[in-house]
Amino acid sequence: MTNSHNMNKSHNIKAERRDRERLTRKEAILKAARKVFFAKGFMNATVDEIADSCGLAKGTIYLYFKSKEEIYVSLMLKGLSLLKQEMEKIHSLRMPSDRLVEKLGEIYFNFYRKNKEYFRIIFLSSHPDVRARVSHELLDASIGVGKACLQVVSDVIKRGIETGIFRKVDPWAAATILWAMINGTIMSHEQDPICRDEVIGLELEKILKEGTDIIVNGLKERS
Amino acid sequence: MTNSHNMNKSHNIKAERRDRERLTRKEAILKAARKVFFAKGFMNATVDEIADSCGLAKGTIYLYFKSKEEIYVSLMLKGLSLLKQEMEKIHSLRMPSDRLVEKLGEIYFNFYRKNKEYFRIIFLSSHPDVRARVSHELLDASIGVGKACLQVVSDVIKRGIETGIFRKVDPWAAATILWAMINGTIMSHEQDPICRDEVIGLELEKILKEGTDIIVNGLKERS
Amino acid sequence: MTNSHNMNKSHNIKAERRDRERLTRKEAILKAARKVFFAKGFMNATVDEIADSCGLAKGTIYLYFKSKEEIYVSLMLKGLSLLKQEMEKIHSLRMPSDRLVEKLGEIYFNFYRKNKEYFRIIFLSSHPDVRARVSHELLDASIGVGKACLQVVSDVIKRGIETGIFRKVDPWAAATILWAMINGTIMSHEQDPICRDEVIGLELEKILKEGTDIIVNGLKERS
Amino acid sequence: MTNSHNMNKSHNIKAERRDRERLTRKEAILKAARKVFFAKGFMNATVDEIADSCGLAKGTIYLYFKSKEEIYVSLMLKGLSLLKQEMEKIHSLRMPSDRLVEKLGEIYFNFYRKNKEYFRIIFLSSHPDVRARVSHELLDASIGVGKACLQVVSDVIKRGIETGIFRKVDPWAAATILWAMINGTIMSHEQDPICRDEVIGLELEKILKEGTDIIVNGLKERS
DNA sequence: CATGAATGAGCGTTCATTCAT
DNA sequence: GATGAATGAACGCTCATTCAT
Repeated sequence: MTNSHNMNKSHNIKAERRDRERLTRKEAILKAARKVFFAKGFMNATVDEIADSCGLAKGTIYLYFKSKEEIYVSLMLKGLSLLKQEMEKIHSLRMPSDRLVEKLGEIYFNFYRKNKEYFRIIFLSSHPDVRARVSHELLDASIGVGKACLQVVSDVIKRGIETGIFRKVDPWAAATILWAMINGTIMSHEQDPICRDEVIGLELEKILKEGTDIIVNGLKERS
Repeated sequence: MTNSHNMNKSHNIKAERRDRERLTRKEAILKAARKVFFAKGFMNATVDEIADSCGLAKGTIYLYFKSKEEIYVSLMLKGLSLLKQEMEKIHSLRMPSDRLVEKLGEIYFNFYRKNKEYFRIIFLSSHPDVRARVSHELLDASIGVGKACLQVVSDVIKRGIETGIFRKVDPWAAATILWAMINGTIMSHEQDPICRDEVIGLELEKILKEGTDIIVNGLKERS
Repeated sequence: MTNSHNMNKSHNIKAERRDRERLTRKEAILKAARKVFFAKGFMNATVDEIADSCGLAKGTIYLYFKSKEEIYVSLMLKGLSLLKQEMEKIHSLRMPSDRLVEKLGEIYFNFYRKNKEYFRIIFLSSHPDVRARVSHELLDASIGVGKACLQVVSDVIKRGIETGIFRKVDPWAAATILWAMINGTIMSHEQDPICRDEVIGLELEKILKEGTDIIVNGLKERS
Repeated sequence: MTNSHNMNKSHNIKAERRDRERLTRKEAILKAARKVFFAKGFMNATVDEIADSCGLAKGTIYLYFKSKEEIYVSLMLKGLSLLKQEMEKIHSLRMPSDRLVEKLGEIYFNFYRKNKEYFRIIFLSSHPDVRARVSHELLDASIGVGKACLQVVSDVIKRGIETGIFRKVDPWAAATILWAMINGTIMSHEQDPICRDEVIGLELEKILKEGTDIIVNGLKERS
């Protein structure tokens, strides 16, 4: 065993460790950022607060993220990735497609309930002012994950068409519509949940169930 | 005829005129604000620019609006009121309810096409960061108009249920769902229209038509 | 006399007053800036300190000057303008040209003695890093005044050539050389006055006198 | 032969080698710094860039230099030493003193042409802001080299006085003046070379020649 | 009512320097 | 000796809002 071999080895170990620590640190920052952004909103949150919240100096934050916006979108990316993961579990289920679509709605709702913080972030991070200050890689990544989510929905619908459960609609269009309905419903609920519940007298879950039901029904062939 | 009578009279006239002028001025500011907000977005627009754009001093703006956010939400209110007006035209149409729902979708889409500026405003102004800095009256007013729009949809669906065209669903829930689908679709299109068109290969109008169709279909009784 | 006439009049008065106050305020800022810049140097001075030093808020400073650099160069411009003024007094003197050149040296030295603060500023403000952040107008103005100073020297030398006191040299080149000698001498003295006086055993005034004398002598025709 | 003897010996060898390596490393840093400082200027250059540019870690730089300013002044010292070396070649020339003075001007100009990078550094590093952050030893060293340069000029002039070519002036003062003229001319040319050439219509070399000529002429006895 | 100069807290960001490894 | 992650004070600058005129 030569010296250089030793050094390479130790270098690899070091590099590995460094990378691991870097990732851990990034995670820690994102965790703190999530808390701050949710408590204060994007506009009112400050990088100072995020730094304080994870016990780091402000300058350190900028070693890991280029800007406040980049933190925000990274957070969205993480949230969306989690959602994607949850959604992809659908592939392992053996059910008729109409049940699967309903299941997707349930997955989305459960995810929303457990990760409410992410939602406001997901909605605002598509704002041009935010996107303008984010690197292309990050932007592309976030678009990619968004597409992947829609793909899951689209696949389920496609399968439904193939098995004759659904009419011959464009699966992408139908997926977009279902996705839009769910997003729109949650968003409108986020805007004014008290008012919604008061006026409508229905909670979000029931409305989403109803909405999924209507769309599933609407996708079926009139007999 | 007493002096005070005269004064009262003149006071009334004056007060009326003052109110009228106040309203005109507010309109002028909103017109300028719309231009500036649309060109620059909410975050990058400055009150200075709005003031310049309508030939007033910055301080004067604050005589008519409490804050930048209040201007923004007022603008949304105006947009939403216009939409409400358009939607209420549905009442004068004599068609079966399923056609009416489709018509509502068309009205919405046409309004969107002619008033794209308002939409971005409508979407952002529902963000908590913005709403937090707006007076209750204005907030209530905007919620009121929102409700009125939804009411129109709800009425149409209700009538559809009564005439046996639609299943016995909760009309408010169904209205919310339709509304959410349309809003969500437009919003996702606004976020990344190029990507959407590329990936999905369908333009907004077709998707909205398809979406309305699916929901209308879904509202109907399985036979 | 019409109403509009009155308004025009009052507008003029207002505008005049505003302009006058604006100028006064600018002067006040420059006065404070001079003190701060001299005490701390350009690099270590902060706009905050300048603001404190003249009892204004930091933001106010930026209403009058675009940047720290612009303040600095404005200060230089003022200093150079004062010097120009002093130098132009030479025109009213009736003396032979060789005496006038010596007189110019004296004027420069006296100005330096009374306005030492300006000199460091004049020297550093020609640094590219500083100039890069200054508006073209200001830069042009400062170049213009610099040229005007040199013009005075050049005129005196030209006259000396015409009256046969000096050889037929290029007056601009000679002026540049005289100017460079004086500037270079003062600058080297500024760098390390103690060392200079110790090592050389001569004070600045004597050296400048000697320098002017040598150059005047050198401009004369060998006989 | 004792063990301690061995150790001393090896210690000496080690120490020598260490010193040699230390010097080499310092040189490498200065080489990289020169490139960075010239490309970006003192203010905009960062220690990070210097470190990257010579393949060292930022912290390592601080093992060799106390501060960014110390690097800068070390660089100036190196430049000035080169100039000194060039100037001292004058001693081996057999020419009348007036020719020698002209020769010194030529040497200076040629050095400037080949080492423009150093000049900006030399000029800025004489600024109090920079000098304030530099150790006494380094400052003294730089003053020493500066003095040595001036000594060469002074010697030449002294010899000219002794041989009757020049008048009985103070040789140090005359040297300072010549030096100042050359420095001042180059500096003013560096500041705004385009403007200079346009306005004056003469290039630097001609002006420097003329300047040296005037001063040489001025040092001579009127006959 | 209208003005616009002044405010000043707060912003995102930088980078020379330190220090644990 | 070498590293480079972490620091954190300080930076220049912005702009919604106020208030004396």
